[in-house]
Amino acid sequence: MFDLPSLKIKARSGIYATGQERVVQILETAVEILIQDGFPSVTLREIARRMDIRVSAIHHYYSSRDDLILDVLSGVLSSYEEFFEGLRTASDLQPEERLRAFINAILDDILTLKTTRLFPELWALAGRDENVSRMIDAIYIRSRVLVTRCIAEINPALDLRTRENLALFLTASLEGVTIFAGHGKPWAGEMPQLKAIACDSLIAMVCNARPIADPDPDWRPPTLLDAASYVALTDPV
Amino acid sequence: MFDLPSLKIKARSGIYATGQERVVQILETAVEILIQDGFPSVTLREIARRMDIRVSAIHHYYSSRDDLILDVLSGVLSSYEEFFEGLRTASDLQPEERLRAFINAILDDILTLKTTRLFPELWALAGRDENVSRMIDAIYIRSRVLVTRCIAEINPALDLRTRENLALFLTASLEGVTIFAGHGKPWAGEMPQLKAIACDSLIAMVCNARPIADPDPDWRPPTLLDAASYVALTDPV
DNA sequence: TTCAATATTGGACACTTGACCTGCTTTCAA
DNA sequence: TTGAAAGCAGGTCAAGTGTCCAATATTGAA
Repeated sequence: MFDLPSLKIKARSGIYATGQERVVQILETAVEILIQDGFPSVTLREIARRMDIRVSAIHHYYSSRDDLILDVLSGVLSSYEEFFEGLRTASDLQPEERLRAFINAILDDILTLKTTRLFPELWALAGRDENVSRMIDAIYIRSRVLVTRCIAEINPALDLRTRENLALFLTASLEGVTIFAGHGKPWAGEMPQLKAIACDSLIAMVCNARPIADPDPDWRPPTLLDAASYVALTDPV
Repeated sequence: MFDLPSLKIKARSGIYATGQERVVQILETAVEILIQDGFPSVTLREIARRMDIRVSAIHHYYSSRDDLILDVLSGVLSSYEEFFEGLRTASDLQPEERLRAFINAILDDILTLKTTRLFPELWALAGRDENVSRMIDAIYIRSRVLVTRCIAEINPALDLRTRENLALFLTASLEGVTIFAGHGKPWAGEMPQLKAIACDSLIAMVCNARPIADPDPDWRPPTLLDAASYVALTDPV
């Protein structure tokens, strides 16, 4: 009924085993509420209610709600980081087929309840919170690493800026499908057809793209992150 | 600094002029808060604070907060309905150029603060509220009327289902750009390039699409609306 | 001008939320 | 086994919320 979120939990220092488990339980419960009922419902009391513990127990691990929420977001986004990392490494395919696999994987992921509910919440939150904006920026940069490389291999004539813009539009196109064909949305049943359309049109877009006439050698992809963080995300391992 | 939202206000019965104005002020203030600070900040007290009136004054017009919110959403979405209607009627262009104009208009609109803030909030809300889902479904159906007609004219060989799926993916692609290149987002500066990419790739998609082998004659576009409401939205006037 | 309909105030109510604090209980290394 | 650290219960607090109501002020047609 409800696919349990696989969170990546940040390590804590010198703690009893029971405490370690509690933190995991707290975060997982928070994500569960977030997915089922949205951000406003993620209150300390609702978490405590579902876990059948007292609010002060949560407060023992997180001195403020904001700290907790930050940990929740970080845990959620880390799990997607792993998802993208898995996509990137597990492909010995040709560039075009690799891109096709990426598109299909993203659109499959969009069909899950978790992604359908979570990302619109994050997009909305990003409009009001600079930290969330940066976290989302980071995760999407990670997701585009594979795409930009495929584009460079498929169409080597392209300049950096065109490559990056194509990757961005490709990613944006897929994310937009969440709104209409995500889990439980009216068009979810058409996802097989949409996948085919997305693959065909987006790969054709990459193949037929032409470099801009006078590329600016100083152009760099725009980001909310500082240069060092950006490089760390895009650097080949 | 802040583009004032043009709301379409529902008519009320037998009321003083001051009351008519108040309702407009209340709704406009609510939208202002919604855009600036997000949904959770739209409280009766925050509206009253900004208008320098008492909470009970608002309560005189809306017996519950839910009623008010519903009117806010309805007003906001009506304004977009007018936007789409204007796009549809004011174009004596060839189908391909009409589609190009649509894509550019949507991406221009995405650059506004209003749309960048509002729609992610609506998408998030749709995940938790069936009524909002239906309202959004309705407004996007309106927005696709023009697109589906252009597609039918550009590529007459296509069956209904392929046409509708193409229109959906095209719209989804554009909406997805909001997340990355909306007002104040990192890629907003690349919008001219993204517009060119979107136009080229999406129009090529429509031109090169091929009908499915064995179309189901009973297939109808999926929607949350009942049949009558759907027809009313798509029927040519 | 009159006066009933309408608009608005000011306050009260019950409820929720995050934060915090004191004291009891459990854990687990020394 | 012991005791300090960690976990947790129970309750309090101020600040916030939507709702409601009685009293007052304003409007505008008759």
